[in-house]
Amino acid sequence: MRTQDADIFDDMRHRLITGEFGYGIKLRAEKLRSDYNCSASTVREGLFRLSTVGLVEFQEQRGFRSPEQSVERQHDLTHMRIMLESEGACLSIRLGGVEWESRLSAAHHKLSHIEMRVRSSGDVSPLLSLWSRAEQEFHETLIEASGSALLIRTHQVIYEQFRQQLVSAETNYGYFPENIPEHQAILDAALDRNEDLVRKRVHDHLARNLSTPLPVPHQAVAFGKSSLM
Amino acid sequence: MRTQDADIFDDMRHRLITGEFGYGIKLRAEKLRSDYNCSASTVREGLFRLSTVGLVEFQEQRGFRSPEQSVERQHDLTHMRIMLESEGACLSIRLGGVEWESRLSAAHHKLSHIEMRVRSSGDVSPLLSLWSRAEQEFHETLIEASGSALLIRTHQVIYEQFRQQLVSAETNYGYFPENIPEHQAILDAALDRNEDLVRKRVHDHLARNLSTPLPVPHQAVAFGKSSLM
DNA sequence: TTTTCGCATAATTTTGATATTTTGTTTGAA
DNA sequence: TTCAAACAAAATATCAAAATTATGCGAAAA
Repeated sequence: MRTQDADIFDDMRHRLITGEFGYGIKLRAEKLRSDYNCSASTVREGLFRLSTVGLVEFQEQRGFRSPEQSVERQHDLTHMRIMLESEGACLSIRLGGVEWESRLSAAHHKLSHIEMRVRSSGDVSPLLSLWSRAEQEFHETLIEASGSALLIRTHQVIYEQFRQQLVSAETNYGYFPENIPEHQAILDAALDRNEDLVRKRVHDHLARNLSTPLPVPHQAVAFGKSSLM
Repeated sequence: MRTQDADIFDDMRHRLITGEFGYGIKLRAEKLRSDYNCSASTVREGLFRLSTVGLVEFQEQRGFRSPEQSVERQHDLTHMRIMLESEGACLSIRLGGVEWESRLSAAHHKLSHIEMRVRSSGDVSPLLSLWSRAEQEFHETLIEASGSALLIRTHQVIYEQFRQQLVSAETNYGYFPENIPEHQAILDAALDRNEDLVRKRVHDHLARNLSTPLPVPHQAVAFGKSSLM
């Protein structure tokens, strides 16, 4: 049987990635206790494990909080993704066989299908969790054959923090219509085993997140100073 | 005042990096309890935090253990270092000002001084902790001005795991005489602001760890099967 | 008015005990 | 002898409460 702590970890991760808690919010073990019907120490352990992957921040004697939303952080996460995915994709091209190619094709096909549906409806939200999973799977498959467990693990951690940063209606949950041709372009370059081109296309695909500044949170622009200051 | 847990974290990290526990060894909270004169849960928390940075491995309901020593892991860690340090150094060259150059010079000077002393005595061990710290500081300063907190943090985590892997007399604790000209070459290229050359020299410096296989542990080759099997 | 100090309150850290799960050993049947 | 089930021992996971530490508020001093 699974440990309770693992379930708490998974559920809270989901809540964090979907932005349920908001940004820079204190996460009190005592408060969350009732959600899971367990003791505060068990929640605390789960929070520790989440801080492992950067989804919550831990400060000594000041407890846990969800990370702040900031342009700097978003850019930093984007740079890391560009580096990890470029490098990983090139290694996959060198080391991956035909099975990798077919897994990548499959992942792209699934993603592409969902993105077509989104395009015709013009709204991501109803398909958000499906699209999210498919996007993550495509990008993870891209670096899957790199042969580096550390690179894969590091990417996973960075990807989830990235996702956590831009989950909000203002950013359209990270979805852009331009994704469709861009994902296709990455796939083509990878199947062509053209390393330089893959690097460039991965960069171009992610670079959008370097130019678009985040929207200012609502409460801060409403009427002068925020009451939270 | 600091929390007890933070002290335990620091002390155990030191013991892990210096290889005091050995490789693939179970770390029982109950056993370590007496070392720190606290409760088992406090040790457990410290172990959780160490698993955060990859210095101990955690398996559900099977507790904690120090990582195994393996060629694959060593190579993987080396690849990560090459990627992170190359990228970080290039960004530092682009973004770092004259203060960065001087900090890098200073770090190299300190390191160089220690390495000279090691060369004349022919033995690292008496200066090991000094050399260790200086080497780490030089490599960290190299990427310090990259402007990416995540890159710096990730590098620190990888560097410590790397160090943990090769702490043993057989590998001479990661010390090689060739380090002296190599560190100098990296410094020169960085001060010349020659990105391609820095990339190449960082790579050459670390690539040694890709060709040298680890020594087979003693007990396993002594007389047939190990009694631990 | 502004700053500093002390106090009450709230939150975090630590503990030791209990419940649950894994691991090792023995026993009994094939 | 070999295998598997049952038992015993050890380790991990969870809990609730005590001890420690931070935080916010009001009063006194500057």
